[in-house]
Amino acid sequence: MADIANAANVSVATVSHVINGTRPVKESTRLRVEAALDAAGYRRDRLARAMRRSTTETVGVVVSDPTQPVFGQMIQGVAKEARAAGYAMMLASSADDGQQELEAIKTFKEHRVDGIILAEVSHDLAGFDEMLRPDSIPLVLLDRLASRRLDQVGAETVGPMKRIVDHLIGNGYDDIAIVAGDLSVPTLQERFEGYRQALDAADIPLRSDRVVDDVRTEREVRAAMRPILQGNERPRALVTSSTNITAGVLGALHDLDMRTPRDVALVSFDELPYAEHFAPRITSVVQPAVQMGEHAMRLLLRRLRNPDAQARTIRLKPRFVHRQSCGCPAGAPSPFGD
Amino acid sequence: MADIANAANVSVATVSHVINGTRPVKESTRLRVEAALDAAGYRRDRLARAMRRSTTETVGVVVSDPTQPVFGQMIQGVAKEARAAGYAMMLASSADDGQQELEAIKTFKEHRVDGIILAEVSHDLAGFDEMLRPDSIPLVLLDRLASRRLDQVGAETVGPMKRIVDHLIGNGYDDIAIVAGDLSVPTLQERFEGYRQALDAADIPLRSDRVVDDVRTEREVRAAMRPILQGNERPRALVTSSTNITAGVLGALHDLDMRTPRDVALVSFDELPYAEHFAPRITSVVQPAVQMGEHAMRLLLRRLRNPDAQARTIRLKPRFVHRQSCGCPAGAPSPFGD
DNA sequence: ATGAAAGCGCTAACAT
DNA sequence: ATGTTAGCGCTTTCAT
Repeated sequence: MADIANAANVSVATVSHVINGTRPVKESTRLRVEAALDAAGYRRDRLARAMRRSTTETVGVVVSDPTQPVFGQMIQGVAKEARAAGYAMMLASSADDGQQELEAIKTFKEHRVDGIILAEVSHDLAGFDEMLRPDSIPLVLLDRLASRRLDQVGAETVGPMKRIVDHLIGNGYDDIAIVAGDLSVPTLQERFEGYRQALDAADIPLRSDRVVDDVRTEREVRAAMRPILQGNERPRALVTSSTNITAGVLGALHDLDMRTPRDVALVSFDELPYAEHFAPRITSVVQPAVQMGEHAMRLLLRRLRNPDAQARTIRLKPRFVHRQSCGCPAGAPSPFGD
Repeated sequence: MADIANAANVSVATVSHVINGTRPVKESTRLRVEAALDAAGYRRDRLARAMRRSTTETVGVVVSDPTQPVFGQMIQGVAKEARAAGYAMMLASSADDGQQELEAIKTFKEHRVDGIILAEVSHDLAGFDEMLRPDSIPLVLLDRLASRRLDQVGAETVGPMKRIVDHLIGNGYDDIAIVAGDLSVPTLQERFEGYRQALDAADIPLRSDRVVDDVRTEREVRAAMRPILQGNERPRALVTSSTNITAGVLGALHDLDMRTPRDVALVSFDELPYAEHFAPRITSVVQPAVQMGEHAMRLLLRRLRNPDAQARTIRLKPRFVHRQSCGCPAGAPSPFGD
């Protein structure tokens, strides 16, 4: 920058002001400086700027597993809005491990990111409180939400889950099991809650042998489902609470040489990629993951501009995609009324 | 840091050296400094350090579409190795647009990343040469490779593609079409080359009406395939060059109410996620995307440590997953000899 | 309208 | 073994 100043016969201050438009500069000198800038192929140094301004225009994003399409979509959404606002994005993967998540946050802080988006907080919140202290960095939660007042964006869960169970009940199913996954995860807990409410509203008793919980991996789901699906006592319909769970159920069906909806109906919360093209064609609730990412970034920008804004929780509506696996007639009304 | 120095009755230099272990410090003072560090909850400022050291310990990664599982996997691999080496990762998405890609690179440079990984360079290389000037930043290409000498890691393409076509030929197919996509993309060109070589070796003439090229999107593939698949003149087998292409073909099959392998056999280069669980069960060549990401990061680290190292090109072997869509008997020998 | 200079938080060369 | 200090590249206050 000193070189530029020299070449244009001005001070570094003027060069800086030309670059940033931070104070009026006489047309002629501005042109001279711009020419020098061009000639030298000048590129600003964001580090040095950040040192002075103490804002890096960088956000940190931590996701639990970038391999899963839904996270890819969230990342995509964040990236898009970040770019639009001139922000760079740092990414870390936590492998759904609270320890790694905290470490990622610390690293981000060392790099002085302006804010952090946690796309799927580990639900084991040890050390989490510390991150939330007001003196701490702006934070937005994505997907897995906390109960306290925070900036966060997720998808509606209870209502949609209730409605797809309603949908099954309305189409004559009365023995519906839920493959709920790990109920200590808030999101999954909420989905279970929707299931419970639907049964409740229809006066169907909740049977504990129709709730498959405490299964965390696709493999565990697959193993757990086999005994449940064999024999005549099996449920007539299944709702699954996440992509991995659905995959596990499909594995079990395969193992038993069973078909959906012929042998058991199936509705999945979350969609498997390219679901359109494959059999079974699974009726699904689809989360608007890209938009969720966009909203998260916008929420963060808002907070950066106005640190004292009220914390906001955004819940986006998922889409209902009616396919064949629920075994309902094609003309059956959408449970989402759309 | 000045506060720490005060509290421990030493100079900032000593504090710095305790933190970095850059010079011997008397046990007792070290302990005193460490205590002060702890008490103050000191966190180093990587920006300031980067200013001095002129290395940020940050790498920039640009992918064309984080939404696609294969990129998620590469990102995962890079993230893992980066973390292990104490590097942070910046991510940008280029939407397969050369312009955006260049902009992402520029932004990364402004942030002074130590190196850049380009996970799928846009093949329109305008302005690309500029990025490659020796005075420029260390660069590693991922997936789409360049012909010149550069650090880059990809998967083998020609050989594996040749072998899966061999596999089809060996099992009695002699009319095999390739859905090759956009042949100006080097990777896709290579896959086509493998197809060509296989036909050549078997003395099967290459027919231009058996090469579907110049299709870029899933939708275009779907539309282009319909006329080809109708009627008795249709090919007996299809090889597809990428995930999106495979998806397009599946769409066309669906439109025509056709099945694979019953109506036409299919082998896909690249695998659709959760392919295990769905019908049709597509015989596929699977790229080790996570490892590719890991290797890319390691190559970059090597270059950073030794700027004068010879450029290295790494080609990883894909896996062959034999399923039903190729219509070959289950016991047919693996074309990859494994 | 422009310039001089301090300083952001560190590291490292040079002293002692 | 430890301390002093210049300076990384910029922004911005205070002068002129």
